[in-house]
Amino acid sequence: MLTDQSSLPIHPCPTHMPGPSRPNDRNSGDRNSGDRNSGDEAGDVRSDLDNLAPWDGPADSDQPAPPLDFQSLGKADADDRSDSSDDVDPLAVPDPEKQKAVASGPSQGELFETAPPPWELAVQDDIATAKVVFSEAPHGPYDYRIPDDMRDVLEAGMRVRVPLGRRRQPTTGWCVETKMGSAASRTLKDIAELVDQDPLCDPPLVRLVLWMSHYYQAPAGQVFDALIPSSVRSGAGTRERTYFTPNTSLIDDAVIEGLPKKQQAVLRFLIAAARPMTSSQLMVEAACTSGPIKSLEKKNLVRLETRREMATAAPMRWNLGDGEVEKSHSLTDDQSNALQRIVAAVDSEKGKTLLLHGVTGSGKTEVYIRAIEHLVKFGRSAIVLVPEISLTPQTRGRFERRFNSVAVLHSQMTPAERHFQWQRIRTGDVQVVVGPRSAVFAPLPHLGMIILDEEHDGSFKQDTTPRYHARKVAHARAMSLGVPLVLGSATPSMESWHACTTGHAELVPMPSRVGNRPMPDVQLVDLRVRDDRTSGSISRPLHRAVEETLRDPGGQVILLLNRRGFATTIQCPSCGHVVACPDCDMPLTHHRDGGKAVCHYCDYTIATPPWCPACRFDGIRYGGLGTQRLEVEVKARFPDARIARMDSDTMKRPGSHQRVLSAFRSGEVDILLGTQMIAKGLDFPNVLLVGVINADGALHFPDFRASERTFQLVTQVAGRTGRGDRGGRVVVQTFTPEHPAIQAASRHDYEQFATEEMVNRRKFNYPPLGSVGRIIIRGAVEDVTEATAESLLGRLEAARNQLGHEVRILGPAPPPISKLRGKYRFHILLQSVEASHLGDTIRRAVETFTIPEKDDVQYVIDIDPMDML
DNA sequence: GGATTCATCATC
DNA sequence: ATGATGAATCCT
Repeated sequence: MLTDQSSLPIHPCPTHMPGPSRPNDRNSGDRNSGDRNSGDEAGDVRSDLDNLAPWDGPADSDQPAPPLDFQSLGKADADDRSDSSDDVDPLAVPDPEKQKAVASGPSQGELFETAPPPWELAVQDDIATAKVVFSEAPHGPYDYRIPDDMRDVLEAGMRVRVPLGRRRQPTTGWCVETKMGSAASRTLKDIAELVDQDPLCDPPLVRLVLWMSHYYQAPAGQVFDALIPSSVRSGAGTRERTYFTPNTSLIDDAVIEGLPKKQQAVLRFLIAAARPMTSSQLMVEAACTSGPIKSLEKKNLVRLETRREMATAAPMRWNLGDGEVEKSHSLTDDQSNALQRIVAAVDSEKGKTLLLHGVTGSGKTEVYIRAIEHLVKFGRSAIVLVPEISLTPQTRGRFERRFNSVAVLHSQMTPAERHFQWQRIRTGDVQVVVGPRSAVFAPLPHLGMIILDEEHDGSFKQDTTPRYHARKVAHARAMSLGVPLVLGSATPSMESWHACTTGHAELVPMPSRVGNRPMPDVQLVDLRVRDDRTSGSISRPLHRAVEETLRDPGGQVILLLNRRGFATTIQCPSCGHVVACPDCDMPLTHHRDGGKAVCHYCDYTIATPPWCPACRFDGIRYGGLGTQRLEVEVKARFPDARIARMDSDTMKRPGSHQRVLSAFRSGEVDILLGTQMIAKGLDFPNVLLVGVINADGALHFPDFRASERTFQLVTQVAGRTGRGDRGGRVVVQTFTPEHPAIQAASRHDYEQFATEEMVNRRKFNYPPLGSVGRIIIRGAVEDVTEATAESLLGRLEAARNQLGHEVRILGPAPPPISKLRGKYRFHILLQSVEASHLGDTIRRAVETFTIPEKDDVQYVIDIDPMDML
C-alpha cells in the first residue's frame, strides 16, 4: 500500500538530478574485459553523483566539479577496453585462444563455441532486460531477460530470483535497472521470479546505491544490504495469511441452497462481507469451525489468496505519553536567524548545505524542530541523524512531543519493530525519522531535509563494508533531491568547515548560549610540573576544584578519562616483559573486576598472571591509568562522595546507561567518571566542574586527525558544564598545554583551531584539501601478507601511471596495530587532491588483482578513513 | 598413459 | 562463491 506520490498535495517537488540516458556508455564497474555487450547507464548515474559531492572537487576551487567528469570517465573506460584485451600484463600467461590457434589450428566451430566474435552473436531484438547485482560474489551486474508477464511489474529496486552460473543456481539479486524493448547481443537467461511486489528502494535511492558502490568501491549488492534492513528483507514480524473470497463464477442461489447448513451460512456471510477474510475471521464471525470452510475450499466455491502482512497490527507507541505538548519558548536571535536561513534554503528548493556552528547549549535542537515544523506544513518530512550515544530517551522525547508522527530508529529495536517502522516510513506516515548513521537511508517518500546533528562525530562513519560516511551520503542524497542538508556542531569537522570557506556550504554561526550563559572557564594543568602532581592521577588543582564543587550544595562533577579497565599495561619490573595479546601484539589491559587481562582490540581474555610469565618474578606491576583505577583513586580521595563509573564495561547491560544517567540527574551521584560516552550530549545543570584527566590521550596517534579529535573531545566535554545558572569550570590536565588544539579548546576558540589546523592539512594535502584512501592487507603469514601488499602497491603505481593521475602512494607499512585477531596487517595509503583520481586508481589496480586462495590474504579498501589504526 | 593438483577463467 | 578447463606434476 505504497501511497501514490504524485497524488499527494505536497510542496512542488524539485526534479531529481539530470540524468540523460546514454545507452552505449560503458559500464565502468564491469570487470570482465571480454564482455562487450553491456550497455550501461550506471556510468552516468555515478558521475552525476560525483558532481553532487562538491567536497570532492578540486580543493580550493569555488566551483563544483565541472560535469566533464563522466565524459572523461566514459572515454577512459572505452579506451581502456580497447587496450585491455591486448595490452595485458606482460607477465600474464598468453591468451589461451591465440595459443590454441597457433598450436593446433582449431576449427572455426571450436572458436565460436568458446569466444564468438561480436558480429556472429545471436541478436535478440525487442526484449526487455534487467540489470541485476548480487551481494555475494560474483557481484555482477548481469543482464537478464524479463519474461513477458513481469514486464509491467518489475522495477529497479526490487529483488529477483535468477539462475546463476553453470549450475543455474537460483540466486537472489537486486534489479538496478530495467530496459524495455532493447536488443541484447547475446542470449540471456530469464528472471525466474520476483521476490518483492513493490520495490524496496525508489529510483533516487537506487541511484544513491550506485553512487555509493562507485565511490566506496563496494559491490552494489552489498550496498543494498546496508540500505535495506535485514528485518525488512526477511519480512520480520510478518505472516503469510490466507484470505478467502467467494468464487462467484461457480455460485448461484441454487448452488447455495444445495449446500449443508453450516457451509451455506459461511458462504452467505463471506458474500455479504464483500471483502476477503481469513479463516479465523470467518470462524469467529460465522460461528463455525474450520470444517465447513475446508469443504467450501474443496468444492472450489471459495478462492484463496495468500498475502504477507504484519503480524501485529501496530506495535507499541510509546510516544502517546500524557499528551503533553512541549511549549515552544521564544527563540534567541541566533536561533531565529538560523531558522530563517534554513527556511530560505528549504524554500529555494536548491539543495544547499548549511553548517550550524553553535556552541554547546546554543539550542540547535530547537532550530531543527522549528525547521522541520516548517517542512511538515507542506507535507514533507525530514531525517535527523544523531550519533549513536545521543539517541537517549530525552532526545527521542523531544521530537516525539513536537510531532504527531515520529519514527525513532534505535539499536535495541526488535527486528519486527524495525520492519514495522520501516513500512510506516515508506508509506509516508512519518514526518520525522530520528536515528543513527543508517537512518540516512530511511525511505521517506517526500523527504524535504536531512539534518546531521553533531556532524563531527566519528560514529557517522561505518567501519564495515560499505565503509560509508553518513555525512557524505546525506549530502549526496540531499543534493540529488534538491533539499537542504543541515549540519550542526559546536566543533565542526574540518571537512564541513572547509566546505564553508569554499562556498560549498553556508556557515550559520550561533555564538551565544541560550540565556546568554557564559562559556565555562577552562584551566590547564601542566602535568610536567611535578608540584602539581601529588601521587596518583589527580593534580592538586583538580583535587581542590573537586573539593570545592562537592562543598557546593548539589554540585556535581564529571571526570573524563579515555581509557577503560584498571591498568593499561601489565609489566614485569624485573625483566621488562609486557603481557601482550597473542593475536594482536598489543598490551593487555588489566581489569580489576575478576582479575582479568583483556585485549581491547579483540577481547582476548586471560586471568591476570600473578607473576611474570617470562621470568616468574613475583611482583608484576600495573602501569597506565584506566577508569577502574581512577574510580578507586577518586573513592579514596573523596570518601564521602557518591561515585558512578560509565564505560563500555559498566554499560554492558541494556538500560544501565539510562539508570546511571537518571541517578546522576536526580543528584544521587556526585561524581560521574567515564570514557568518551560522558563527553557528549549530556545536559545536567548541576554539573559545576568537568575534569579531563589526560587530554593528550588522543593526541599521539600517527593520524592527521589527532589534533582535531583532541580539540573536539576537550571542547565537547567542557560543554557539559555551565548549563545551569551557577556557571561552571573545567580543569584540563595535560602534558602539552602549549599544543594548539588544547590551547584553542581552553579558549573555546574554534576558529583559531580551524585556521591553524588547516595550515597543517594544507602542508600535505590531507583532507579536506585532498582525499585519502587506505587499503588494509591482512593475512596469517607475515611474509606472504607483506609480499601481497607489495604486489598490490605495484598494481596501484602502474594504474596511477597509466591513468596519468597525480596520486601519492605510501607504503606498504605496518599500521599502529600491526597484528589483529591473529592476522598480520599492512596498509597502503593513497592521497590525491582529486577524489575521483584516487578512486579511479584503486579501481583500476584492483580490477585484475586476485590473491591465490592459498595465501589466505584479504584486503579492504577504506575511502576517507577516519583513523589509521 | 592416466590420475591428481593447481591456477585461471567466467558466471548475464 | 563455484564449477569448468587446461596445464603441470606425479605415479605405477
